Amino acid sequence: MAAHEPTDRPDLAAMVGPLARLLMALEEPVLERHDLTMWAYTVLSSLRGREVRTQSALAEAIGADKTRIISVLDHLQDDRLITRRPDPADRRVYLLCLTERGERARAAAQTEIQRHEEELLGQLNSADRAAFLRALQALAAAPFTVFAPS
Amino acid sequence: MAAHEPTDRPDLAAMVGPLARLLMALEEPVLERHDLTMWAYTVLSSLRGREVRTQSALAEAIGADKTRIISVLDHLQDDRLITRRPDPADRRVYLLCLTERGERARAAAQTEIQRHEEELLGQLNSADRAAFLRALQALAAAPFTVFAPS
DNA sequence: TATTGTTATACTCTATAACTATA
DNA sequence: TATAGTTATAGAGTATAACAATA
Repeated sequence: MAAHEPTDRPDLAAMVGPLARLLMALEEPVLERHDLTMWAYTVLSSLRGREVRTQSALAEAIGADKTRIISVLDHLQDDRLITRRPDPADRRVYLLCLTERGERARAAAQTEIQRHEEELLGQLNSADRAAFLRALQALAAAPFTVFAPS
Repeated sequence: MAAHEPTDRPDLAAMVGPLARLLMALEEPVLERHDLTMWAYTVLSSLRGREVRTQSALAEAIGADKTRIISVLDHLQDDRLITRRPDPADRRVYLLCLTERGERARAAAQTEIQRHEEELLGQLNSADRAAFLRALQALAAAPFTVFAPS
């Protein structure tokens, strides 16, 4: 049977890992100019267009520990980029929301980031580019579908 | 002009990053069964079919600090998976080579890793799959072409 | 003087455990 | 008793600086 023969390609991780590092290296100087850390930008992106009900839920959504984002939220709140409103129905939880100022900051950073990314994607012909983005969106969703926590 | 309008897609980093983490999480248990660390496997993969002349060159090739791989090489040598032969022409440098045993270990781990990866790629239709791999190989090479150190 | 490999050290990032306040 | 948020601490991973040997 020919199934599961070793294929003749580099491991996915050997390609995706370095690519991820490159993308982060491209983001870093942009975010620095916008006074945002990587985690802060990730939080802003995750809050785009929706309210999140607990910090734990937000942490899980972005693949972080709940203790790790606390100081991030503190700073974002100090900078008036997000609001942390206590839930009247359960005073243990915070309702997390982007401010208008926060959405502007997020959008400004994203525009610049995607400009760099477009430069990278420019290497690809338009068919491969479309297929790449389509495949990436499917695979990036995998952690939460294929390998959902039991 | 319509150039550089904000596109309507998630940031590449927001998709590639989590995907990289997923792939590493898939590799981890496999490598553990084969008594390999992630860095050890990366070294074996980098030495596949070629001799590398210095540890610094190897470190750079895999995006690691030269001090970081020393203990990795120590263990690989202890396990007889690689050889570190002093270069007769320059006694400061080590010639790094996979042993047969090392190549077998690498191949065995890779077969299993790619089996898991194939499962993931199974979500894609064959055209997208081919385009995805093609695009990934082009973009993963970018760090060393587009953004070469000056 | 520059480079290879090495060691020791310091630093950053992250996870763990323990606490409070609410439910 | 369980959960949300917080804090403090410990651990892993990583980079920096200094060293010996060789060129």
